[in-house]
Amino acid sequence: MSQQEVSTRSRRTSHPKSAITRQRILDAAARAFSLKGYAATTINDIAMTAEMQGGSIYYHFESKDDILQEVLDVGITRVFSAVRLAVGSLPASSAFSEKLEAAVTAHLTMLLQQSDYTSANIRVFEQAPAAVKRQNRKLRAAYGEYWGRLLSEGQRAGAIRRDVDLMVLRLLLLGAMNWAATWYRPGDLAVSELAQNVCDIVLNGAGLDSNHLERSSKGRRARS
Amino acid sequence: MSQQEVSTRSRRTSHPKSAITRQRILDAAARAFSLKGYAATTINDIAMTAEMQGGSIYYHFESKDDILQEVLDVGITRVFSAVRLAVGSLPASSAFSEKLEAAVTAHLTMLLQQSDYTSANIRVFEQAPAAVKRQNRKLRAAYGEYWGRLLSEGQRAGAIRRDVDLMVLRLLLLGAMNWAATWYRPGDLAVSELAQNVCDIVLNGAGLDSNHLERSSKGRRARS
DNA sequence: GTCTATAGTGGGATAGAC
DNA sequence: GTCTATCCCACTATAGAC
Repeated sequence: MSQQEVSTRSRRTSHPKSAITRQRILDAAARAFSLKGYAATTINDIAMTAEMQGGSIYYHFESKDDILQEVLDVGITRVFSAVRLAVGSLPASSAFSEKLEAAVTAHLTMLLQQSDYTSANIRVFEQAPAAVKRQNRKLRAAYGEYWGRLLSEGQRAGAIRRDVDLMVLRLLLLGAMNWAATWYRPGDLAVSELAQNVCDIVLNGAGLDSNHLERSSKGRRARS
Repeated sequence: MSQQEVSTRSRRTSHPKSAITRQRILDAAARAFSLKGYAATTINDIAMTAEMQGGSIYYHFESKDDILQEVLDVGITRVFSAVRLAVGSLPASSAFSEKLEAAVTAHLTMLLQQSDYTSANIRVFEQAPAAVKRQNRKLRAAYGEYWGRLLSEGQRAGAIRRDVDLMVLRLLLLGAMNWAATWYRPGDLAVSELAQNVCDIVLNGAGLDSNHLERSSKGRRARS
């Protein structure tokens, strides 16, 4: 199913000329939010990068919150599309491990090197006003559900142990990835390598095989 | 070794009476920062919770940044102490998996339910002014190195595969845990259960044992 | 040590010329 | 559609009484 771009759902996109300027503003905002956080970014910061005066912004957007809303929404839309595309491009018969690696690589690529919108989303979502968060949360939920289905398929296909809580697995995986926005600096390590490492650890574990034997013993020996 | 509390290293702790008020202010600030973020928290918010007027804060602290600095620093000091204590309380001969679970449980406990300081740290560190971050980063580095040593010991003891990149493992683990500050709500799932799940996945992997066979084959079969 | 009052400022948003 | 000028408010921080 062709997912329609969220794109410009604003009040005033009639004129094609202003659409370009709008984009410049959003690009500038996404970058600035991602680098400095929401509150620390001023309208004038955005305007300067977009090569205009502060007041001019308000021809295109109603408020700073409005800009934030759109940046955050595009941020999720972009990762979501990239991940769906990466996974969808694989042969349907592919092993789960390959699908997972494709998804993880796509997510990390958008977050860490391709999309200021996505990294802005991950970095400033928590700082956003309640109303803005509320709307963005819908997109986040849909994206989260996509991951849920991916993992669930993997489990049904026998690639994930039946006793693993998929909710926890998903949050652990997305958490590990998203936190990379905090520490990753290009040059440390290629994104694709990071993705491989993450998938390896999550699927195979960092421990030796012998550890597996202990795992189903729920009742730990009481500390005497 | 008894690690001395960082406690009050401020200019004006001579009088025992004001030390209590200072604490009230810090507690209020930690909670507010953790809930609303740094910029969105006003001096008056803090003052109200601490049951005083905004202006009075400045008898105890030089600036808002000053309060933030102390909150952030205490935040790391607290998790660090808790984790060190939890691991240190185990018999030295304990299995690595037990040490890991103790450490993970302690970290998550402080972050998710015991310390507003720790959760404030994780949530607002990125929003802090450069100077504040710079100082706090020293504590974070020491804490990170502690985890590095813990994992490194585990690897030397044979509990972690030799081909696992410990740097990545550490960041994945701390990332997964810290991100929980974003989604965890008490009642969803007990912290200790979450900790067990995380350790299980990270050590044993979410996949089936058969996956292990594939893992050292770097050259994936080319998709035909 | 805490209060009230206020100085000072930064920055979001609007008005109106061009 | 962009500019300049400015309004206006929120908030940090200070001053001085008590």
